[in-house]
Amino acid sequence: MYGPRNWWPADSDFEVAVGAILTQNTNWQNVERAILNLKAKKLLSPLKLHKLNIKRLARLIRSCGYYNIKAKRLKSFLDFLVSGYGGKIENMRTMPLPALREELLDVNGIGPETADSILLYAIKKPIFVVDAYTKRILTCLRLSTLDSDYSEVQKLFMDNLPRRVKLYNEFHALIVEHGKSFCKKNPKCDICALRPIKGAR
DNA sequence: GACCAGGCACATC
DNA sequence: GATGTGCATGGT
Repeated sequence: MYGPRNWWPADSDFEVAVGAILTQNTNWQNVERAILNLKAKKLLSPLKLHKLNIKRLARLIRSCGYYNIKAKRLKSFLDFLVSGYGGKIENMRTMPLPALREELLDVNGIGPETADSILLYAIKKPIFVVDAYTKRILTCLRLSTLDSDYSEVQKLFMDNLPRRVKLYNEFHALIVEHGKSFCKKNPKCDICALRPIKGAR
């Protein structure tokens, strides 16, 4: 119905990681403006962003909301990337998935969804990304409940689908597309009508 | 003017 | 361990 999504919309793996942090609880359009700002100033590189003053970074990403907190989170990630991996996403690929995931989760501002988005879409590791749309759709389909947590939902996918990067990439992208265009405000669905997305855990 | 968007950390009980 | 709250913009 939707066709291949060709995710993640970005020019580089580093841009994927930046986008993953900036899009936390935020409309993608607003994130795009922020990323365009960084590109226009030729600052969208690990070393340049790492050196950038945090106040200036916050101003540049203003459009995506929560800009003070996101500037700080971006900085935490950049510290991690530069000090641990020489500022290169590529250097993370040799790490085993579980250990790398733990490292990412230890970075302030990176939770399960952001970590998994970076792992799948930037580092190309076979991990399933769970987001608010995923939880809502599974709840609609009565495949999970509103109170199921992140790892439970993730396990449901990973125990039932072959662990392939390409498949997980497309699957999650399609869930987001479906969530945006159909599931949202579907008046026939009592789950959607209840708008559980905010409170979903 | 209200509601919403591809979360997360932290405070409090 | 569970629940509540702050963070903030731009579109509908």
